[in-house]
Amino acid sequence: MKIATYNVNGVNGRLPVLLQWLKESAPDIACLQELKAPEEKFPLQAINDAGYEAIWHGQKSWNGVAILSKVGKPAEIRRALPGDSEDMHSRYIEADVAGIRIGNLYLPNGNPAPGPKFDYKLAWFKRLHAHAKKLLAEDIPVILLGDYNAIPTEMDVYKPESWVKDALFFPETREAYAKLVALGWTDALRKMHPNEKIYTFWDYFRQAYARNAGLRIDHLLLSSHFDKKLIAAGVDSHVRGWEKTSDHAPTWIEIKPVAKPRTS
DNA sequence: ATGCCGTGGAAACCACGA
Repeated sequence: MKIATYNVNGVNGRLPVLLQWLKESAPDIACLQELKAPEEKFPLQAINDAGYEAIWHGQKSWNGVAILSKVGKPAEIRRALPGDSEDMHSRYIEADVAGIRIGNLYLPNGNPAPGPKFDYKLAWFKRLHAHAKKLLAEDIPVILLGDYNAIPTEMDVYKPESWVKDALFFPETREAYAKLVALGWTDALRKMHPNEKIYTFWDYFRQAYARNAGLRIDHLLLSSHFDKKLIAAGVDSHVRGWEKTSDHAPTWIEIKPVAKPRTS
């Protein structure tokens, strides 16, 4: 079973690229971020025609997350990260799909840092940490994936020194990510490729993709239930080279099937 | 050193992204 995360940077503007990638890569479950579309403008028909069912949490202009599946319609658990009822950004959606709890997230960027936007990022990280802890305590197979807007280590950025003052690489951000993983999650891409340069994002300008000036900021975190089930992990980086493409590339894992929980 | 590009929405610029 293949599970992917892809920050599309506008689901309608990106539709041809998204459909081409779905056809070519054929993930069983695809989690999207940055829909940049209100609830009613989600291109459900085109996604259905591509063979996927979907649930989504849209918002006018910004943010927005969706879970696509061709292994049964996602059964929605929640569409907001607990901990702040005032937070109106559509940045989280969680569902059960094929016996797996899927938490799809779009963590705030946080720039400029320091400042109120960075405070919001750290507060969001804190809420994610608390929720991630609860999910692990449930002892069910969970994958927390998405655009974390966090560069975990120096290994995950083409030129660390030019990012030290950026919210994606601030010490607080790295620490928050490390603390989250330390709860008991496995960073799937790093686990499968411990010594490789792996990037999931390249800026649109300065020919970043051509220079391979990238960042690894899209992550798939796995609960221990997948320790012996993870087969492969990778980035469809060639998609970043397509016309009218997102600045992120689809990032995926391949796992052995999970036994569906007994229905009582 | 820098949104230099890109998207969406409102209004021919601005907010936002990483």
